[in-house]
Amino acid sequence: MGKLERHATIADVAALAGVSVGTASKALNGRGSLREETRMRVREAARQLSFEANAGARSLHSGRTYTVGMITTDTIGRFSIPVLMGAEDALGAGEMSVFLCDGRDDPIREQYYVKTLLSRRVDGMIVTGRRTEARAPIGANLPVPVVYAFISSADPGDCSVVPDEAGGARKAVEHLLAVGRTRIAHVTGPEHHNSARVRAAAASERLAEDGLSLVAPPLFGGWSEVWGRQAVGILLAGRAEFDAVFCGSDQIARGVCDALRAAGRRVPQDVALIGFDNWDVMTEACQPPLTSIDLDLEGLGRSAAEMLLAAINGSPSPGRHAHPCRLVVRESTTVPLT
Amino acid sequence: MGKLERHATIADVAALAGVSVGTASKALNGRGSLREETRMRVREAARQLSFEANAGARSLHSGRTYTVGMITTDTIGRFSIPVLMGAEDALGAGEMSVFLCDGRDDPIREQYYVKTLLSRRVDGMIVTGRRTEARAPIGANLPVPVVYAFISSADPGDCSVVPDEAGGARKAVEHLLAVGRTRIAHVTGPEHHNSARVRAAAASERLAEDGLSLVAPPLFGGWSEVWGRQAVGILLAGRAEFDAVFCGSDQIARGVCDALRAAGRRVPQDVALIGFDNWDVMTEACQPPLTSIDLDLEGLGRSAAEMLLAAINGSPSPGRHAHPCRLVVRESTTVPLT
DNA sequence: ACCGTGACGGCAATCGTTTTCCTAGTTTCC
DNA sequence: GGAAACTAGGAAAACGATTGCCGTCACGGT
Repeated sequence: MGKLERHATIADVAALAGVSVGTASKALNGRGSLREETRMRVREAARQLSFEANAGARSLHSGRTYTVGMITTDTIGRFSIPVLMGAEDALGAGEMSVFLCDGRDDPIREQYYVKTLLSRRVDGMIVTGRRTEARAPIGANLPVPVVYAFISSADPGDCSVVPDEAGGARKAVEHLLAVGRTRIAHVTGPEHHNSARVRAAAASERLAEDGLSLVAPPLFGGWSEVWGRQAVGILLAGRAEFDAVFCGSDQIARGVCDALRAAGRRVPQDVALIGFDNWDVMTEACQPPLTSIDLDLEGLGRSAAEMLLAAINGSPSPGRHAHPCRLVVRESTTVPLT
Repeated sequence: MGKLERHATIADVAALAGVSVGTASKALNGRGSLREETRMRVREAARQLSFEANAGARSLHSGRTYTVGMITTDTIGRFSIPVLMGAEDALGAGEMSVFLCDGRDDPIREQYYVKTLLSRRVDGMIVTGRRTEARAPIGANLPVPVVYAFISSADPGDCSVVPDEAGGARKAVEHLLAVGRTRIAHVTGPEHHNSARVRAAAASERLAEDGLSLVAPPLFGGWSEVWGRQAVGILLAGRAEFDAVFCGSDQIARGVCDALRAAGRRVPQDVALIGFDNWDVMTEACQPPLTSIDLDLEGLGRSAAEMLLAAINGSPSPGRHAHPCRLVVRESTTVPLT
């Protein structure tokens, strides 16, 4: 029970099977030429001692550790998680293990992690974070490939996989146009936030292609429900009529939705509403359920991991790769048929 | 730039410094007796080659890898994240790196991870998951210590750190009593869910100690806002008067809050409202901000990591350890002074 | 001059595996 | 019957770092 048995070594296995260590190794790895009977005897011995080859010793020889490091530069949050999970999944399928490092917005800590990972001889690294903005590369001249996921590296030669936020915003606008809305307002996060600016610009641009424009300049604020509710006050006080609101996040949309209902405007009959992020907690609790843009973060993480694996195997994909977003339609933009 | 330099070995350093590898090692680790000048020369060579000792080779010798595995048995979610982060933080401070493994509710996958981690010779493992229920041990007779965090092991001899949900529920009730409410209703998650049962039972028990009881049997349903809204319908349709609702989660509380307002009941004047989990997204967006019980998951993770470190160093803490919850008071239970 | 004593560093074993090379046997074939 | 050709498995050299043990100086005391 509490007894913690020592780890068996291949020497133990060899002794039990009555062969040399070299032979034991060959038997277990299917190398060399051995009698089938010997092979079985070694396997049986290994099973009996529940032998697992020491990965460290093995990689000492092979030069590969089948290990990668994942660093989040700022604290791990709602956005980094799916990215990490997608990457972990894709890497696990490739028999690679993942070191998790939470940088917590501290450059010192970050550099410490890079050093540690290098000393552990990871085969590669994935860097992610909480916002899509470009950031300084995590190190120069690193001896292993690095892929940036969700965030991107300021060095255009580095490999970054980022969500196609502009494309997502365009899809949102296109959907509103498709359901017959033309007087569209935009409520989003703080203007200093890259995502807010990119999404707002793409929305305006897409409208312009149809000879339209937002009914009012984008309302920049915070990413919260509270701001969404406040923004509705501003919109209603303004003299511009609107029949749709495109929100920079689902939380904002949720706030907008509640405030519109409180003000007697029906969603979607009077005002169609679309969010961004497709966060189930918000889209499902919203009344009515919220149409939104899904960044497919898990797919993005998976894709980043695949690029890393390719780079490790000698085929890097330098540059910035945009990962497409997906429109998910729910009742907040579609008038019920009844 | 793209040039990936090979990793320098201690032999390279020794050669550049003009000493033997043994001497180089001693110089870098402060062992042996060397002239200060030699030491400096070696250090300089190491710096120049940006040498980092190969952790795998080193642990081959020391028998320790300074590495632990973290396995989530079900998918990583809102509850496991803070636990993982707390643990990662505590372990990082102890110079240990963390392998992340997402079991995704698949026992096969889980066993595969255990095998992998053992082959990587982790010094210990932390097992976590999405629900607090006890689960079958992840393995019998493992050669390294294991600590269960948030979830617990069915084997009482294993070390588990779990939130004191019953204590949290008692604190919630005590707070409601303290603000003068006595006719308390309880709306919570599905009855088959361990947390729902434990919290409901503890609430009833605490009331009984004051000779009180819930105004109606606990309403078991789901963990969602939608259920919270429905539950208010049920409560209002029943003939029992109530001046407070203790909810099994913040999402439920949020739903209850919205529905109460829609029905013309004021929070907290007519009905005091308290949630569970202290999830900022919900507590802040709620109108008014929600009083809640914080499980202190990050602290729990940290504590689990510390127990693991202790166990690795030979002082295990077998058994089930309850981690205290914390009451966080906001406006949903405190009538404004004005 | 000789011996004892530190101070400094080199040598080699060790950790656990893989892999190359090599040596006995055993066949096979002329 | 003897050489060539296999076959099965052992011995030992890596891989990168640490560490205990020794050898070699220089120096001082008698």
